[in-house]
Amino acid sequence: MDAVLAALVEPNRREILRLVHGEELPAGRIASHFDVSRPAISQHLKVLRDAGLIAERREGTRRLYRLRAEGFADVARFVEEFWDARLQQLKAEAERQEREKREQEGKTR
Amino acid sequence: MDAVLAALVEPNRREILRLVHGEELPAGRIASHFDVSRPAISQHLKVLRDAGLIAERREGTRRLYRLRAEGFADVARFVEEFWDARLQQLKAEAERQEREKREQEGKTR
DNA sequence: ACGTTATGTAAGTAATCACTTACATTCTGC
DNA sequence: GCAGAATGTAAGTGATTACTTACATAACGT
Repeated sequence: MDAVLAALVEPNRREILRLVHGEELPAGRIASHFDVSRPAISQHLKVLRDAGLIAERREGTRRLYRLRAEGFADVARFVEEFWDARLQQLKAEAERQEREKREQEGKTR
Repeated sequence: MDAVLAALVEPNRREILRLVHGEELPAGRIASHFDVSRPAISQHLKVLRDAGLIAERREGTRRLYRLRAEGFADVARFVEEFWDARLQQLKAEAERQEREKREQEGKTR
């Protein structure tokens, strides 16, 4: 998971993921969306591929990239470890307040 | 979100998050779980706090830390942008195969 | 007030990162 | 085979990172 998170830190790499999400794109097209040099994007693509976040397919001289959503599995589980817990706490808190409210009504009635 | 992802890259920081998940702990107790020096952990705590992933509460000379699950909101949404899409694709694929299967049965029968 | 405990901050350092320009590789169409 | 297009790789560089040791700050108990 280290490689995935490390890959996700860089904003341009996150933008690349959005670009190849749903649409397969050649390296050149991807690079043209950014201000940095083409080699810089090529290096970013390597980082993303090594992390398992994108897949590469060669077609003639071009290389087509697409999202590999499975690559997000580990980090998704990690985030849910904390984020879902929050939802459960919110739910528990809501239920607690509901219970208090009912008890209060019971007293006054 | 940059600060959150940057904070999550470092493995010791992720471990700190697990430690203060559900349990409020003083800085010293947290540091004692690791091999690196106490100042190193203090610096990690600062990074996590600045990123909004943990909350600090002072009690006398001690500082108690606890998880701030809300801090995961942005990154959770970001990951779901890709991870949920995968689930939807899996679902669509399953439905497509199901449809094919039914059509095949219709022919042979 | 004073020593002790708990903790953060400063300064320095080796390693890593994102970027650049220059060069290498690989495929295609003539 | 060769020119050109699409792309990756190498080498170098300034900025950032995670760590260390040394020092500063703040609250407590006596």
